[in-house]
Amino acid sequence: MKNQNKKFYITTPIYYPSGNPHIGHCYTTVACDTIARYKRWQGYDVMFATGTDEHGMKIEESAAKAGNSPQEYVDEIATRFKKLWAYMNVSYDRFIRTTDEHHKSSVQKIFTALHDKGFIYKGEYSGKYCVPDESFWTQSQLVDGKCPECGRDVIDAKEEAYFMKMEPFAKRIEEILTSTDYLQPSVRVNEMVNNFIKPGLEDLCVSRTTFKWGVPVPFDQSHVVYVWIDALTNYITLLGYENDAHNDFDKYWCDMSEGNVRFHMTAKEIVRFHSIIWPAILMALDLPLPTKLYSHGWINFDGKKMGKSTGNIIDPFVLGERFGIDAVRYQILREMPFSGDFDFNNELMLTRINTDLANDLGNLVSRTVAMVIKYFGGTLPEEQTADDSLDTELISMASGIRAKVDELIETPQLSAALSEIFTVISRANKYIDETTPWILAKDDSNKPRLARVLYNLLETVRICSSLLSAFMPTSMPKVFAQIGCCDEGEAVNEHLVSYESAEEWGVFPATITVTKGEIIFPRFDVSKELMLD
RNA sequence: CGCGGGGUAGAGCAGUUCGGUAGCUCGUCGGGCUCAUAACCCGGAGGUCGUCGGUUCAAAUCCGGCUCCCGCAACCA
Repeated sequence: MKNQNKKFYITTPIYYPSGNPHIGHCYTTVACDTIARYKRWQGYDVMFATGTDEHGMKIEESAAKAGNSPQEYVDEIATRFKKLWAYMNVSYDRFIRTTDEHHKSSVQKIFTALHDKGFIYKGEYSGKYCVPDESFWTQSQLVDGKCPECGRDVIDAKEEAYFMKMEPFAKRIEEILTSTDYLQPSVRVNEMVNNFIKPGLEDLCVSRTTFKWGVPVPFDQSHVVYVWIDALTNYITLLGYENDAHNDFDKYWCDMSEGNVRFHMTAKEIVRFHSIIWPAILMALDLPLPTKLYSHGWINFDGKKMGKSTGNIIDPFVLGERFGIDAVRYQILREMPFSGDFDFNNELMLTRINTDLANDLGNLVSRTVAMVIKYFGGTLPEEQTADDSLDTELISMASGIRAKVDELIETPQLSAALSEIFTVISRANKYIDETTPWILAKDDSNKPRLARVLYNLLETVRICSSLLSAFMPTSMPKVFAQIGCCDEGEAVNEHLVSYESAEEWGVFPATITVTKGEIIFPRFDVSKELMLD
């Protein structure tokens, strides 16, 4: 396998568990999962990580409100995230919590190292302060000049804090953003450079004294490490940087061999931290930088931004129960534009499931399998006749699709990749009309031709479903079982659905045997479903 | 003049880098087929590409003005 020794490290952000997980968390995580699965399929040595960012004042407050200790509170929410990923069939390799002991000790070592190198110094943080809430706010956070939390007056106040120097890294960061394709899509580059780098990077406040729920600064216990150095460093502490819990840091982060990838995916609101602050921290530590940062847009619901205040947060468990896990995965991946936001609602979701999954893909599998059974008792005969004038286009599309998907996964344009695969599926449906198997079946002398037509359909479905299994890992094995990819018993024959076989035509034996199975993607009655809302 | 994205058929979007018959999905209308999950295939109708002006033989695409919508705006994940 040609990719065997290449390393592919991919991360979601670590999520802030101040509330329950929602569809936005799913979006990032499912996209990463799809890429991770595809890369494993290609033969890469993949490390796929996710986790939760569990410190900070908000957690302290939420816990107090719930009548729990912060630790009890985050334990419960972290469990919910894990449950959701299990439910969504997310294949992460490692889950980090910033309350993990090994992470906390690494953070302290990193903080000390940056201090020793002279990049962290003690200074004063000044801002607008709400006395009753004991909170600092920035000018832009204020609502009508008052505290956004309680609406009371704020005062100018100062507190002692540690700062990290940013200026030494500004030039190199700008260089990376503007002259490489590190940050995608490129619209984000403009935002970062115009808004933050050009006006001059300010030093970063990296400690707090206004709350306790965090990692203590080792040499000054009245301070806790603020979010940046605590949260962003998860990407290396979970590999074992400055701790003994793991020992993959050299392998996934420091091996500079050609073709190795260190890939962060985030939503757009945290691009700044990943494109400026995170590289600065790594530069200060003299460590390699990530090779790729991709930031996607947001899911809006019925045209409105999703949020607690609008009360339109989408619960992925509810969606999954109603439509099926893979349908949810398919919907968000199919609608994901390369840049920009997209809209979500039940009607769009139902339409998408019906047309793509039920009508085009599911029905193609169903009618193909049904014909093999009806005309040949389930097993195709050895004797088959090709007809180039009718077969060539389908065969070339199907055997060329893997190359297109490979390319689109790199960028990553998952939506476009799905769109390409479904173009082939549509072509197969059309092929059935062109070849009219039901007419061929009327005359025994046409049996060899009929067999070849059905064989071509099975091959097309094999290739498409192999490619789709990174996107819909629960449903595609069901397709494999029906079209004859499973050996006696239930195990999938890995050769038939391998990466290599996905660009080869004629991998199935001529005398392939199919098995009728359940309907994989049921059709929904849209108007009936919408009345339930 | 803070920064950025967007305004293309009833709906949702692509196309704008490197100007040259306006494309896709859904919906709608008509036809075909009967292997299939009332699915599939073909065809039609429907757009002065936000607006005004400029450059050009030619502009959705380049330039300028205006207008409407939406994000971000530094310690908020």
